[in-house]
Amino acid sequence: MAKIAPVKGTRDFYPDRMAVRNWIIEGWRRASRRNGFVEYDGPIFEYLQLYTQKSGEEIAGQLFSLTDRGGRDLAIRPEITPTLARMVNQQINALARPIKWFSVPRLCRAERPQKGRLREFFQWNIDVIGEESDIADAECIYTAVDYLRGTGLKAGDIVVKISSRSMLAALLQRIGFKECTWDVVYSLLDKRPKLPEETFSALAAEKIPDKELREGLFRLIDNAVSLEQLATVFDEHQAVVLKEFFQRLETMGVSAFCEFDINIVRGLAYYTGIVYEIFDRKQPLRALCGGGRYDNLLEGLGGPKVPATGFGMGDVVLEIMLQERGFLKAQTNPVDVFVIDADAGLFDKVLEIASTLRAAGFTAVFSYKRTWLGKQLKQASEQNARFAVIVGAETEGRGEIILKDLTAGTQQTIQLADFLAQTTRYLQGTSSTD
RNA sequence: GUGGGAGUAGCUCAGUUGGCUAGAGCACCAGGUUGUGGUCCUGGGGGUCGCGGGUUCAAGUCCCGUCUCUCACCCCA
Repeated sequence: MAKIAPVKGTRDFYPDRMAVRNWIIEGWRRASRRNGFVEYDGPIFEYLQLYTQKSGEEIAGQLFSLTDRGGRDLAIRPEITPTLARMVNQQINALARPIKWFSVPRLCRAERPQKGRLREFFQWNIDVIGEESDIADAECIYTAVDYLRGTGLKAGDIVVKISSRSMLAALLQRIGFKECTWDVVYSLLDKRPKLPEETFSALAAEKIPDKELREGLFRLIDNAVSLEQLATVFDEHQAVVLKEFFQRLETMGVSAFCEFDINIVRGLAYYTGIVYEIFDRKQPLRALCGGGRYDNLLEGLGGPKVPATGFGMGDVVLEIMLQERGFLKAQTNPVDVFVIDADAGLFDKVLEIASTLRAAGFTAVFSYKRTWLGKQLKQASEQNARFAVIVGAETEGRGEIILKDLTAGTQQTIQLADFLAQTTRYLQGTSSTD
């Protein structure tokens, strides 16, 4: 029989890697909840049209799509925002605002895998729907930093690069760009940090044939190193608005993580206001997180015009980043007590004790093989058990057991009845897993 | 879709100008050990050398093809 390989771009989560995945996702959930977001989820596949309607037909080539037995064109979700928009649109008049929702969907994209990008991954999404103030944008950025800071990453490790499409649009209009050319400029600027100076100039000349316009754009970029300069040199109101946004981030205590960068525009057409991406300051990895305001998306999917903002953060780049810095703290489910029979005929006692401990919420295990004491203790060590309970002929007659602390190496002989009546006291410091 | 790199044990890899029955470390299993674990010692299982063809007395090694993985480009929700 031929062995079947795992599908390209997928991962097998053996217990140690599953522990990492759970640790990351639990961290996302905790950060979401303490910032006031509630969890939702949707189906893992949708009508193909939900994606093509938003992003155009060419997106279909990057989706895993299928036709079901009823002839319906479906696709495995490559992102959850369309699902979110669909769900919100469906109940828009019944949902109290602001809608602060989060999700950790499993997503699939039929792209070629490379470092930091796979065909199946998890992505933390948080969104605020129904609030047009940039307080909502600030809160999303704060929540992202809140999580990342909690993993141990410092302001010297990561940076949230922030810009504003509404500001950029105002500036482009001011220097003479017609609205229909903005998308071209957006995608051009998006490429600028990734290309060498000369290549970028050549590309710019191709995309913007008008020399005067092009030089105007370069002057703008050169002056865009700081918001102060934009506010003074161009006297742009939107720059002042963005400055106030940064002021808000400072009040929230995350400004050390945040920088203005006019090159951040995001690839997608639907962003309308604040846009941002989070990067590793030291490694040229792809973005760890990207988001922004999308005030027209719900309307574009057949709903009413409702303002919205949010971000997505993938698990793949995040894990690489945390791994490199030694910040991954995941561990498999720890064993509280390993119950051992030191003499023949006492296994029933082991089963009784383990069952009682389990009923009390502790993780209790025992050896499947009736073997000598040393062997069982070795097994207890291998499983990183914190305590061993030893039932032996010597003490069993007096109703006693030996409780051994495997970390300290100490042990005490105690009454079994006492132990079972006061497990929490005897096993203090051990996490109950209920 | 385009280009580079790599495929030898579960993992990381060694394998000389082609030359005996293909190796190491880690991991796994067992023993050392009939009342005390982590260290240590001994032994064991596990390989179609990615696959197919060719050259040769002889191929893990050389040649051709092919598949897979990986890194980068394109794209990036």
